[in-house]
Amino acid sequence: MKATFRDVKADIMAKITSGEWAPGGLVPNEMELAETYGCARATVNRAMRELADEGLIERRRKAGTRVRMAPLRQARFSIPIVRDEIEAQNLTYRYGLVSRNICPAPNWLRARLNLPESSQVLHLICMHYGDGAPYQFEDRWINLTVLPQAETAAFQDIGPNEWLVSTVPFSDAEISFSAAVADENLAEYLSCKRGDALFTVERSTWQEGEAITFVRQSFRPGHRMTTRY
Amino acid sequence: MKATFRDVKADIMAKITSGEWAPGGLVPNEMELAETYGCARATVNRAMRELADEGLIERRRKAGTRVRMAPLRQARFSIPIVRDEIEAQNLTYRYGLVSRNICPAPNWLRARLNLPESSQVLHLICMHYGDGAPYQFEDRWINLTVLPQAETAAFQDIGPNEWLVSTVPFSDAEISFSAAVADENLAEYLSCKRGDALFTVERSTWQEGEAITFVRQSFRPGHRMTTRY
DNA sequence: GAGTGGTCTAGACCACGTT
DNA sequence: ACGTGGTCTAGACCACTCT
Repeated sequence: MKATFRDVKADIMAKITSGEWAPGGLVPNEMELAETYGCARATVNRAMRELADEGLIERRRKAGTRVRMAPLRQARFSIPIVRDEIEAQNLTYRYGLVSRNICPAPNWLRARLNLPESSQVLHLICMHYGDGAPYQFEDRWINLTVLPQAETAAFQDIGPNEWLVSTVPFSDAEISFSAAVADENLAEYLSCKRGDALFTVERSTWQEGEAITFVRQSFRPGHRMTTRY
Repeated sequence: MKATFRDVKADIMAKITSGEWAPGGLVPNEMELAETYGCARATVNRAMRELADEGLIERRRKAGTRVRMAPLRQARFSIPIVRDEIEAQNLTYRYGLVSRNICPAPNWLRARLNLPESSQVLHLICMHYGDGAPYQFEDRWINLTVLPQAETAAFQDIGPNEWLVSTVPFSDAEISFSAAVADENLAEYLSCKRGDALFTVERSTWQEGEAITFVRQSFRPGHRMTTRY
């Protein structure tokens, strides 16, 4: 009889998926539901809040709660460090630094990260291997104005990804997935053919409005990013 | 003085990002924090629960709460219906059915969806256009054993995506992103060159263990999927 | 066994947005 | 103006898991 918020959530979810509560339809208010399930309003509230968060229902003060017309589905991807991703597949991880140099930020990067004109950046090119085979090509730019200590890091044995995670604990980010054709350079590093399609991730990272880093990661052909939802 | 759960959450987040609370470090327990912020334990609990949900901290009964070593970052992508995605860019949406036929499920599909041997499926090929330009090529397979009503739907004017959403309100899904090379067929439908790299989404959908549908969506060259987190 | 987070309650007040 | 969800409280009991 005494329902937990999980019970309430599951039951309401069932009513929606079975069609008993039609899309667009109004759902009883929290007080009524609390009576129905024999629990406190706060319990109903938590269940409903999570359902709203998951995109199944839409809540508005005074207007009440409605079943979403087209349930807004969303998937969550964890953004792993390359090393963890590789080791999770039971492959031996190896990291290699290809090049490292300091230069003024090129215009396209300044535009992308909204950097001032005189910005100096650290440009790194690295490779990540799984069991000796090329896994990911990493093209990384780090803003030295905000992170001058990056200049002293060698990045010989540890990738910039891991270094940044332990140095800049948290930040805002924009991530974008796309597909790109392997040019001669990429094909060589990834041991693939020119013209292969490469899954590509680009990420820009900020800390309190200050641009930290931009990275383009090109994965070996056939790479997939998968999740359930 | 009286802190809301948002205040608490923001403050704790700041303590983590500033490094005041180091990765791996133990966080005060809920009672102490409640006293610190002058609020009820439930308020602290909600703040901490959300932070845990977002992957910044790790909580275990009796062991207490710790700042995550490598903050487990995760991004959320909404999975829109193609029509909405196109219209959100202020383009005029157009849908076209290329082909539609019923056949026994091919072996690769049976393996992927775990279908029994005699399964009949509806195979649809459709195009989605934005302002008249090809936007997405859709290769869709629907399990007729579970959804026999799909046989009577014409799919002339409405895409299978939208039809499914309104027919099967909710389901489990596995989604996977990758890159593919445009073959002659794809190049023709998407008005692009053979060899172009196409961002590709594959999705398998189940309803209570029963396979509903599999779809492969190939986007026009240059397509990006972007989110902030 | 004991300390921690996980959850529920009954009540209260507030914020928002529809009417 | 008023009904709805949003949030907070003070207290309670429970479930897990570390020692």
